[in-house]
Amino acid sequence: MTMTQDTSGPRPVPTLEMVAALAGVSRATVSRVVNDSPSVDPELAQSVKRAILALDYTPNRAARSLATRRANTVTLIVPESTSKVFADPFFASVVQGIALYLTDTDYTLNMVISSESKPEKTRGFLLGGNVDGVLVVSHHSGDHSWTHLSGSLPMVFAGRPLVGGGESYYVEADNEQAAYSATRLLTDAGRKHVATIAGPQDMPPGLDRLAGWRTAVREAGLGEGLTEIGDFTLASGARAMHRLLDRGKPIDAVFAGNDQMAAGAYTAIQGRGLSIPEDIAVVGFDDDSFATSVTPALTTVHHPIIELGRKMAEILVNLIEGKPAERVTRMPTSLVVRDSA
Amino acid sequence: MTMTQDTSGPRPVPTLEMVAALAGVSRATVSRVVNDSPSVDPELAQSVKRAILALDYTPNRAARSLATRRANTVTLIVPESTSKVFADPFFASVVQGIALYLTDTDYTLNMVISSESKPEKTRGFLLGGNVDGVLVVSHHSGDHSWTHLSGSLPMVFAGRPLVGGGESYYVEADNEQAAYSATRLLTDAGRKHVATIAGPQDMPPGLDRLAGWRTAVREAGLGEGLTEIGDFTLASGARAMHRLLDRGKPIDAVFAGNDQMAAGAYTAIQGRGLSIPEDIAVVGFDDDSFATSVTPALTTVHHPIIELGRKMAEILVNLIEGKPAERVTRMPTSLVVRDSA
DNA sequence: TTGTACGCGTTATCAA
DNA sequence: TTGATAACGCGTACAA
Repeated sequence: MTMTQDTSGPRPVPTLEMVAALAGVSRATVSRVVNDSPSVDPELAQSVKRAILALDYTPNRAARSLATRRANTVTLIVPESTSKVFADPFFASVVQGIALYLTDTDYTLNMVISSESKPEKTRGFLLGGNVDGVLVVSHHSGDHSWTHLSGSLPMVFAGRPLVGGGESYYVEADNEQAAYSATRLLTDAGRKHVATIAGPQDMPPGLDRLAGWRTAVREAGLGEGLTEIGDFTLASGARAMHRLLDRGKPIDAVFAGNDQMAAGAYTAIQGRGLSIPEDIAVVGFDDDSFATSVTPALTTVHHPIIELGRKMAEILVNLIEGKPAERVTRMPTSLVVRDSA
Repeated sequence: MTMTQDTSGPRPVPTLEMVAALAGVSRATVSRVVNDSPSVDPELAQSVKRAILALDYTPNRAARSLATRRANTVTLIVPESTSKVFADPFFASVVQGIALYLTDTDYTLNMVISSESKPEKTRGFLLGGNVDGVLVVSHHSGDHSWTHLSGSLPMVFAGRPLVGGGESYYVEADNEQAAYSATRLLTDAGRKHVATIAGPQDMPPGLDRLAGWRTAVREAGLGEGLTEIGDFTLASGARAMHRLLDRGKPIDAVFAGNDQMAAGAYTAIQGRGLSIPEDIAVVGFDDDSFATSVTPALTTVHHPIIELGRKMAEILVNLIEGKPAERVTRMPTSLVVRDSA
C-alpha cells in the first residue's frame, strides 16, 4: 500500500496576491477578473482564471467587506420569546425559501435570536455595519418590534403587521381571498351550515381567514354561521369542534384556520361517529404534512410558504441594491381538493 | 406639535478611531478596552467605556476578522437533497439549540444550503477562511458527506454517521438505551406481547431504537417479538400497526420508533375498536407535540433536541478554540409516563 | 501602562 | 487596458 505522505501541513489559504504572482500580473488585475470588470484583456483574464483555479482561490469575505463597506450579509431575526416559531412548520419553510434564494446571490444568510433581555446587543450588531439587510420572521406575525430600524437598514417582514405597517415591507399569503375561495368550495357544493374554527384573533392570518370565511358565508345567504376560536394547534382544533357540535345546531361543513386544527376537528367529528365528508365536510389551510396523513385526505388551501420566503429574500436584495420593490406583496394561493370536501 | 427635524442623515457608523478621539487616547488603548485586556488603567478604561456608550460604538466584524485572521463565524450546512429536513421538527429544534448557545458567544451563525450540484461553491466558501467551524445537520443523519473537510476545519455532526464515524465529532441521543428503558416500562408492567414499529433501517436512530427494544424483549424472555418497519411518518405508523394486527398473533403493547408513528398506530388501534392502553399499551419516542395532542396522552421518551443542538455548538466552539472535546457525546434521555402505557 | 506603526486581503483611485 | 498605491477598521508586536 502506497501512502502519499502529506508533510505540508494545512495549506495556507491562497490570497489574491498569490494569484497575481502566479499569473504574472498585478493584484489590481486579478481583482478586476474576480469581479469580472469589462476592461480587462481577454487573454490576461484567461491566464488569471487558470491561476485562480490552480490555487483554488476564494476571495476573503472580510477583506472584501472592509474595502467595499458592504457586508454581503443578510440577517434573519428570530425574536426569542417567540422562539417557539421553531416548532412552527411555517418558520422552517420560510427559512428554507430564504436560504434557497440567497444561495444564488452573493449574500450570506446569518441568523440571530434576539433576546428581549438585551436588544442592544442585536441592535449594535445590525447597525454596526455588519449587515446589509434584515429579515424578520416572528411567530405572532404581527410583531414588528424591529420596525424602527427600517429607517436605517433595509428590512422585510414575513406577514402583515398587526398595526401600522404602512411603513414596512412585508410578504404574506392572500389569506382572506384564499379563505373565501375555500369556503366557496363548500357553499357551492350545496352545504348549508358552514361553520369555522378560526385562528387567534390577534394574529393577522387568524383575522383574515375568518374574514374570508365570513364574506363567503354571507354571500351564500347562510346567515352569520357558527364560529369558534382556536390557537392553530391540533388540540385546540379538537376542542373547538366539540364546542361547535355541542351547540346543538346543524353543521354540515367546517372551514378550519389551518390544517392542524382541521386534523383536530377530524378527531372530534370521527370520535362522535360522524363521517367526513358525508356528514360534515372539512377544509383546512396551509397544505402541510397533516393534509395527506389524515383520513380522508384533507382538502385545503395550498400556502406557498417556501415561495414566500424566497420572495422576502428577493425583495430585500432589491432594496439593498437600490432597486424598486413593492411594500406589500401577497402570494397567490391555490385550492387543493382531496377527499374531505 | 414640536418636530425634532433630523437633517443629519444616516449617522456614519462610529469607528474605533472616533472613540479614541472622544476619549482622548490612542486607538490601541480603545482596542484593549474593547477586548478587555488586563493591562489598562481602570480610570482610562472607564472614560473609554463612556465614549463607547456615547457613540454607540460596535466593532466592525470585517476589520476585526481581517486583523485577527478568524471569522468568528460558525456555519450550519444543510444538504440540499435533504432540505426536507426543514419540515422535520428535529431540525428546527437543533437549530434553535445551536442559535441559543451561540448567542452567548462571539460567534455568529450562518446557514448554507449546499447544493449537491455544485459543492465546490460551498467548499470554497468554507475553506476560504470565512468560517471557523462547521455544523452539519442532515436528514439522514448517516449522511456525513462532508466528513472529508474535518481535517481542515472543525466540524460537528448531529447524529451518528451510518458508516465510519471514527473520525468525526458528533452528538446524538442515547437511542438504544432509551429504547431499552421504554420497552422495559412495558415488560415490567407485565405486558407479554410487546411489538415494535421501527424506523428506517438505514438511519442510525431507526437501527438503535430497534436494537434497544430487542434486548429488552429478549431479556424479559418474551421471544423475538413482532417487528414492522415504518419511515417515521404518521401514515407509515398506521400502516405498520395494521400489518402487525393482521398477523393474527396476540399483541398487548407496542413501542414505536417515534411519536408520529405512535400517533399513526393510535388511529389503527382505535380504528379497530381496541382501546389504549387497556388492550394495547403504546410508547413512543421524541416527546414532540404529538405526544400531548393525542388521546390518551402518549407515554414517550423525551428527546432533548434543543440541548443536543446546544451541545453541538458548545463542542464546536471548544474545538475551534483548541480546547479538548469528546468525539461522541450521547445526550441523556428520560421517560415521560403519561396515559398510554 | 500607553502609544506608534505595520499588516490583514481587497477594492478603488489615479497615473501611466 | 494595466499597475502602483492609498484606503477600509482593527489587532498587536514593539518601543517608549
